[in-house]
Amino acid sequence: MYTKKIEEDLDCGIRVAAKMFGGKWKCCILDAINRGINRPADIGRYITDASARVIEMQLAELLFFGAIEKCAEEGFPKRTEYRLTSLGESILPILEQMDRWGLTHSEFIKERQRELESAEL
Amino acid sequence: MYTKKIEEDLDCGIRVAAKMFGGKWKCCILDAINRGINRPADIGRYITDASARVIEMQLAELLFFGAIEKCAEEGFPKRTEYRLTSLGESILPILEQMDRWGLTHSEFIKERQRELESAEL
DNA sequence: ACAATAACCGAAAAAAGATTCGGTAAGCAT
DNA sequence: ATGCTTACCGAATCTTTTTTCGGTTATTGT
Repeated sequence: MYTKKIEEDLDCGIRVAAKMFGGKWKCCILDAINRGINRPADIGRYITDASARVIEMQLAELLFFGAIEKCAEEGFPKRTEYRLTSLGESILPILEQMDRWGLTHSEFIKERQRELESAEL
Repeated sequence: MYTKKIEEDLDCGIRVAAKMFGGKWKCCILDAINRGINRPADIGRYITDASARVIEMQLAELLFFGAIEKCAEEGFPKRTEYRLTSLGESILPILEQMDRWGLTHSEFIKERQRELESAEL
């Protein structure tokens, strides 16, 4: 896992939260696991826009920081399952709230985005 | 304002929310304005870790996407004040929730972070 | 005249983050 | 034996974001 050159201020709660679930796909991964999609390959099929590699990396971080836990059976075909820890579950209400806010205002934001894109051509 | 090469999916609420207040300092800026610190130079003095430039840029984005509004008096010394719109105010509860989550778990996350850093030396 | 300040912008450079690609190991089916 | 899948990792590359730096404009205080 990459170490930053510029130190991060973990006394700010928002920064701590961003560290845990701020990656591009971490929210989606937490959502997928919450829905019972808990094997890496299945998560990859669920989140089609993300590469397998980034899912692996973000799973590793979520695991390291304790949002999910890993249940790997040795043997074959190497069944690995991830599930939310109680810490991971405590994030879900925030994700729901963010998702609700975003869906409520998505049309407005999309409209502004279109304006931006047409201005920059 | 930079235009992305990889298209972003604004049908996902979380992605929309991240677009609005996902930047490194946007949450802090919204918090500052909410506390009545509403002139660029004052925000810069309040958020000492951020460069003046990034505050300008993120103010411009927050303005463009309608979270804040600008009240500039021409004349001098060019008094510009930003204040939250109702859209901007609607973000505050989410910021509070994230901040609370982060502060609740900051010791745990910091401890994991320390472990990571000592392992990587 | 000259320094100081406020707001703001462009562009280069650095840092952080995501993606692509090629590889490992292990077992199953053909 | 060959190809398939699952899980995972390293490294190069590309994209995105942030920072740094050097400007502009206009006004006030000395």
